Amino acid sequence: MNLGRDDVGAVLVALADPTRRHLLDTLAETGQASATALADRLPVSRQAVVKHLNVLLDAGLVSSGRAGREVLYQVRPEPLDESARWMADLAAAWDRRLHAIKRAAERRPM
Amino acid sequence: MNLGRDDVGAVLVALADPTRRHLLDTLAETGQASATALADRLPVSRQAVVKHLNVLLDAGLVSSGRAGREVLYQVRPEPLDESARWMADLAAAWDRRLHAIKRAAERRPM
DNA sequence: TCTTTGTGCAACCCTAGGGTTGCACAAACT
DNA sequence: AGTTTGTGCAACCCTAGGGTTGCACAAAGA
Repeated sequence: MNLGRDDVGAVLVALADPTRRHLLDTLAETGQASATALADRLPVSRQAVVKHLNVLLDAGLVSSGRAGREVLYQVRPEPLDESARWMADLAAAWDRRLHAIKRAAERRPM
Repeated sequence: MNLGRDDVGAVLVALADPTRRHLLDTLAETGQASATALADRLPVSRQAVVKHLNVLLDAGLVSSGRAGREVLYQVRPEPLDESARWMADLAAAWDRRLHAIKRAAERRPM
């Protein structure tokens, strides 16, 4: 069931792959699905799906739980808006920096 | 001077690499720097830095401009909070989906 | 002019990782 | 019992891409 493995880096790596994003989309719309079920809806093999799910698992973007003989996966939003915050903060920091530089340049115009 | 190449995918790929994030950090704090200058402050060769800068360029995360014989790079926040918004929206969508499913399950308890 | 110093281009090395197939095992179903 | 169906494990292929070195060329500086 592994709980939130934070770390923005892992999330970025996980989301960088298009197949993985596609996988997340279909998983989000089905709400709950096994690896084989997901493989049916994607243009890749089950094993490929499993590998991707593992990457997503330790980025905390999905959680897994057993139901009988099958393993069901589910999407987890938390690390996503944690990363969103991280990005927004970074963007803000860059903004401040750039404005500071611009002001300095205007004060001493070459 | 290439302007905003939006596309979230490119941004994610660009940010997925740790060296690239490090590069962006140092570039943000120096405000303005050439590839060689950046290479001095990183544990990699200039050519490696150049390659990374190109990736960042077509993600729109940096802009470049010539000053005499050297090319100066600069950080660009826009695509960053565009991506931040994208992530936040996605997280919100997932949230809605999960709650909808939960409600449905409570209405019809197995 | 000669010498530095920053770019650009190209070839190359090597691992990470996205993809596959095959098989063994366990849980359901008949 | 025997048969299906979903997982797990392992070996394997192959390209993308992160890293390097070497060299040619142009722009500053001496």
